[in-house]
Amino acid sequence: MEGQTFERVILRRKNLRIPFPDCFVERLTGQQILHVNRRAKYLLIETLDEVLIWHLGMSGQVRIYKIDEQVEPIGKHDHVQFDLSSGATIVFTDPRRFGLMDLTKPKHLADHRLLKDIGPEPLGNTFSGPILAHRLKARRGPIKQVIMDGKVVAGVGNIYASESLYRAGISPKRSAATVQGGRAEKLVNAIQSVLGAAIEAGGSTLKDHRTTDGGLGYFQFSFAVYGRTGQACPDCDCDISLTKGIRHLEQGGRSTYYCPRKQR
DNA sequence: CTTTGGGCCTGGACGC
DNA sequence: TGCGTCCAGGCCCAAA
Repeated sequence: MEGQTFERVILRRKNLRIPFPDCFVERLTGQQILHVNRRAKYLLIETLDEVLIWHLGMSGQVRIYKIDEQVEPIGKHDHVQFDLSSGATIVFTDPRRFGLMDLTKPKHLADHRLLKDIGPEPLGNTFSGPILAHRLKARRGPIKQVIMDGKVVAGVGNIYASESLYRAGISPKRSAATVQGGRAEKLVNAIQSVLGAAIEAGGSTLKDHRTTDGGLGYFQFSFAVYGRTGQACPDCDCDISLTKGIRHLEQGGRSTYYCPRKQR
């Protein structure tokens, strides 16, 4: 995408999760793409004068049509289209509209309200056991909810929170402040290995997961605990008659799955 | 400052 | 078959 210009920008509605900014089309049209980056779950498309901040939400799909490739008829949930100078077309489809797009000036990017308080990238070199431990020290809430707080660490959503705690052997109910030392170290390793495996597998959440060329996603990433209430935990030969296997509970209105025997 | 709960939104699963 | 109801997700934001 780098080097290409937004030749035409088509908006088919005025908002997704939040309204599109005023003059969205005008501000982007004619801008040349300099860099494409990611921060937390935000895709950042930087041009000379603007940065497009783009979140796919949970049901958002990006479809990239190559030069001369036939663009499919406009669907009900096709909300935005970008025609690039190369002849490629990008279509953003988002049935649930939990996605969002915003624009900011490059020099204001770091101060943008959606980005300014985001914690360290879990796969970057600013994330480690001691750093996580420090961030958890004053937090009384359950560790599951606290690691889903983007200010603590970026981009650990509901499913990967459960999976990470499982790998780390930490109970989701444990007070976050008590996740220190070796436990924090273990949790960092778990988050990194879970995210790494999920990325390698090409994502894992929705069943209609798609690649940008429209192909079906492939889900090699299988959940150890998520959605597996009552099943035996794959790691410890859980005696289901004693532990009832994987358990489900609700924390902050979100589902949590864990093995009470392996996770303490 | 932290924590909690509401809100956004649709499709799919479910029961009648 | 066609309704109504519930649930799932990310994550911001107002209120406590």
